[in-house]
Amino acid sequence: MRISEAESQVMAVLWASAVALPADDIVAALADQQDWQPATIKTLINRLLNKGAIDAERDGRRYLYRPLLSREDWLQQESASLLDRLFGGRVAPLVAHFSRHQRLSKRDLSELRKLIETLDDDR
Amino acid sequence: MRISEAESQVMAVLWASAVALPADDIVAALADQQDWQPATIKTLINRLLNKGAIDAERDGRRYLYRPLLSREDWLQQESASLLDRLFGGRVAPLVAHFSRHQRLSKRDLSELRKLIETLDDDR
DNA sequence: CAAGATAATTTACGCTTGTAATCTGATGAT
DNA sequence: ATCATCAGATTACAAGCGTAAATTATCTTG
Repeated sequence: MRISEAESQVMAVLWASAVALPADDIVAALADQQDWQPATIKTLINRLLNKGAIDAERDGRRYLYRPLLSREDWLQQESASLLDRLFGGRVAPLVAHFSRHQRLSKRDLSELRKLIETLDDDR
Repeated sequence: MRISEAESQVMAVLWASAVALPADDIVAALADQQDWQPATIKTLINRLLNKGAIDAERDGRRYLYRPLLSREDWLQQESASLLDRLFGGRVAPLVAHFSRHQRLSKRDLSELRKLIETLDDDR
């Protein structure tokens, strides 16, 4: 299931919410990020429904929307696709690339060091 | 400059070659990867020309094509975009994600350890 | 119950992409 | 000089996407 860039903004709102949301709340949540007409967001919601990425539950006159596709699964699809297409599926070259381009902060460095230690212990 | 998925296959052939290539060589190089008609590849070449991603130099009856956009720059655009959109621009969470999903091989692990040591020394 | 408000569904439209076929212009052979 | 060949340029066409307006269905209120 392929989610477009614009659609993913709508998913983001849903993922951030513990409960199912009405369209209005989605519109409100996106108001400061995106400069979209409410109609645009309705379109995106409908496309996501057709793709089966979200679910609608009737609530009186309106619907409450809830993600079916999990954020983690989506992250997984997107990032694995990039990893495979651009870095032969290997993480180290990816990190090396970011390192060459100054995208590795001190904070990243220390977190990575910690992560790697943990993994060492495990195996 | 945005390169589409199909277009990037053509770029890959050009990036892999030290010298500028005629369309026929690109077609030949893609023959086993992709099941594309030569006409399709001609279209992609033209779109890349229009986007300014490649350059054509006349050679008698035909042209020799050469990348203008470097592979490194393209990698940079693509991966920085993913990093920013999905991981708040931070590398450590990206790696943690791959780790959770078993995309970190032993080899990655040891390369990462080495890379991090090197960086420690530098700063 | 009729009218107005409101939420959802349908339709719209131009651009990009994947995938080609067709047309045109240059080159080589007769 | 003419014609066939072949590379490149133009055109095609459906699907997906960003962006939204128009239409329809559904409550609410008088």
